[in-house]
Amino acid sequence: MTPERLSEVNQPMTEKMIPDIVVGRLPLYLRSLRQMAAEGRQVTSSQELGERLGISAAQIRKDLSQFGEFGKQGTGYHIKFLEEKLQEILHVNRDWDIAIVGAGDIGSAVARYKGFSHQGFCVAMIFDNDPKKVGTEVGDFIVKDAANMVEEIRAAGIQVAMITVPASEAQGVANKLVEAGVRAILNYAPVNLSVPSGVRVQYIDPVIHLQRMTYYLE
Amino acid sequence: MTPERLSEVNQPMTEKMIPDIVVGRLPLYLRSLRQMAAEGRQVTSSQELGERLGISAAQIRKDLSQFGEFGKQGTGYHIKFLEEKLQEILHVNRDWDIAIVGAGDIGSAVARYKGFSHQGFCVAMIFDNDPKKVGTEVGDFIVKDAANMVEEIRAAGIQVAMITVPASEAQGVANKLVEAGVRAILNYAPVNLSVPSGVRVQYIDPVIHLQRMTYYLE
DNA sequence: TAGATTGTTAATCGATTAACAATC
DNA sequence: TAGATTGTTAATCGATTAACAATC
Repeated sequence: MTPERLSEVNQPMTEKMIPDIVVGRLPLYLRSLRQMAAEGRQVTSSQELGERLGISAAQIRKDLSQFGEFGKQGTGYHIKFLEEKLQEILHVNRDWDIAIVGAGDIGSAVARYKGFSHQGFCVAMIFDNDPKKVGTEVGDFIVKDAANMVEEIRAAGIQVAMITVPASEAQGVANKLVEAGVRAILNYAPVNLSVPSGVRVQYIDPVIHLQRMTYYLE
Repeated sequence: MTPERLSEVNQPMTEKMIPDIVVGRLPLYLRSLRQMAAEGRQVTSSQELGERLGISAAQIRKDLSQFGEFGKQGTGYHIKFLEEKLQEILHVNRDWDIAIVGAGDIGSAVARYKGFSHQGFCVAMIFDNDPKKVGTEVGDFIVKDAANMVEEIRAAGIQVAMITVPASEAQGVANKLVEAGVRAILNYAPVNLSVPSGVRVQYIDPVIHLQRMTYYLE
């Protein structure tokens, strides 16, 4: 084994593997910190944050400690500072352009949604394959023809997309998005998508959420 | 201790406590079974179901075994039969009326969504507090005045609601819904809600889902 | 200083997986 | 029968919690 090879092997892993379940809680911490900042607060504690979110203080400290030391003993966490650190960790200290595919009710509502700004996202374009919709206005956008989707998304370097088409078309759209270089898909269609490893998918399906609750009703 | 009291204590728990994480997977199983049925399939296995969902076959069998024995050795599961059983377990072998609060873009899109029927849900009414919206049409509904929300929801016996108002108003709406007898809330507003125990809340916030994915992007 | 709260370790708890007898 | 797949048990794995020294 050459010295070079050896040193490669001995190199510490560039990033410690963080459990997905921990990553999943960080956006909730970030959102609560934003709310506190909006209330004019300067400092918080793992206990207070935990109470707001229904999460134990120990878990919050453990989660944060995976990424560094952000607090002060006896004092807690400086809200603005922790907010910035979480933004860096989640890579939302920049804006990600988003392509929306499907200009129906849901797609249009999301395209007009004001909640993305200052959260790391910016809707950049919306597509549909219905000739009656292509060219029409949706919020600040003109609906583009889905036929040119792959080239346009690739040319714009867009890596984040939302699928708001009927279930039957969702997998086909996902395939095109992957082809176009998209690596994160938020899927509003009620189907599981199959994508290559390296591409992330998250699902929003109100029926699934509702059925999780009716189990507890009579 | 009286005999009555004793027998109460000795009574077996009417229902074995099922972990919430297991309940959360059942709607996914149900959705996949529906898709298979729509493809004309009769029978499936824990292995096939697992492959579709990215869940291990062992876990699916374990989850289902919490509720009974629904399969046959050597054969697998009869799709229609298991579908019906899951519907019973999740209490979606009936339709739950839903009240939507907030007739903005998201609320209107959800009110027009066709995906609830035959899944256990039926949108019954939509409210807003904006005089310009009250009385207007949204899908098949006339927007009702939020001022009468508590009485109308209570009178209709509605137990399931969706919140699609701005974040600043969501907690206030939640309080009213609880007052009206609602026990399951799907919240589209980007805030954590505080509700009495016995009331279930699920959250849909695209920003949270997106931030869970950007962590893995560069 | 006294009080508060962090970051971290070890203990606990719970969820997932592997394996296999039962049996269709 | 031989092959397949269930339901279930025990083993493994991972996540949460409790506790506390460090220290602001």
